[in-house]
Amino acid sequence: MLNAYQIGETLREYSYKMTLQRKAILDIILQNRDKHLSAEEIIEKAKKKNPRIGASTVYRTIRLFEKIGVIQQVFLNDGIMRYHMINPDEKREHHHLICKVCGDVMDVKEDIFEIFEDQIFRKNGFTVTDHRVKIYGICKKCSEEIEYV
Amino acid sequence: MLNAYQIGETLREYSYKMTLQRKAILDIILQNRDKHLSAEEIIEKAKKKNPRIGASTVYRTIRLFEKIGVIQQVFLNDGIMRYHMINPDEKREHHHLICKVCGDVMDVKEDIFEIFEDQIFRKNGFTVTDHRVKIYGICKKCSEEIEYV
DNA sequence: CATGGTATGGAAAACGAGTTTCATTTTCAT
DNA sequence: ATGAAAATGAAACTCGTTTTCCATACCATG
Repeated sequence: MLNAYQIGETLREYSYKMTLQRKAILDIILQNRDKHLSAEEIIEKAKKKNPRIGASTVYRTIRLFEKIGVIQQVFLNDGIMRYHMINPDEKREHHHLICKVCGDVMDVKEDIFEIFEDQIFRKNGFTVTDHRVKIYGICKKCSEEIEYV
Repeated sequence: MLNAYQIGETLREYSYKMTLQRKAILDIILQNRDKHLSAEEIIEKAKKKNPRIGASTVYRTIRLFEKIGVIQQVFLNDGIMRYHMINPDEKREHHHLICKVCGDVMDVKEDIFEIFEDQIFRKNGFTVTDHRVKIYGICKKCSEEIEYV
């Protein structure tokens, strides 16, 4: 997983400047590696660090970090784009467990579905290059809470 | 799979009226059972049938047909909602093969991923209720065309 | 250490898919 | 045929996101 220094280097490679605002947004992203923040959540956290940061700067920086491969979009089908740090070691998309109770999003690291690609090719003549899986249900924490009610 | 008559009956059950506009939109949906139309595409086709049909009516009718279980949303992660007829015989979501060359969307009927739900529960304590799978790649037609170039 | 050109920032306007409002028209049970 | 209720189309409005505008900051040069 990338660290702040490596991301600074990547910016410099592309001749983008490391500004205070970008640093603040980068810190937010790094401090929330395991989360799937929306632009609005990033703006809120950024304004806490520095009230002089504008929403357009946050959106621009999000797109910049997308372009240089630091973060990527995650669609959870609620009309809001979320963002997630890219792990350059992963060759393929990972998948998401989405809790219907608390809304928490967890990653499924292992690609448990890879073995089906051959089956899909044989049945449909469709050559698979990638797949994205969203698994809905109830997370551990929420199902424990439900038990004790 | 539902036919025009059954859908008309369903409308009547809920005391919704069958208007010319709703009939036109219904016909478009029935004539494109195998497609995954966006609202914009439905509006375009509806205007061809009857130029006096308004976009808001199409959006309203789409939501109406969703409510009474005629169509359902399909998210393809491009920010545009698409719609697909519901087959009442299917108990669970089916999945989608999306061709990266021609953009065509095909359904995967069999639920090939069901056996993994237990595995996800054991590993993550996450109780799966549903999952949506999007498989990207190159469809049969497109890969044949590529071969002959 | 000026100079000028490029990059950056924030505010506000624009965008676009989708929704709502409201005055008018259509439907359908009577 | 009639009138209450429902449906319609045009236009206004959301709301997340993007772009524009222009002033300011940066940085490699003369």
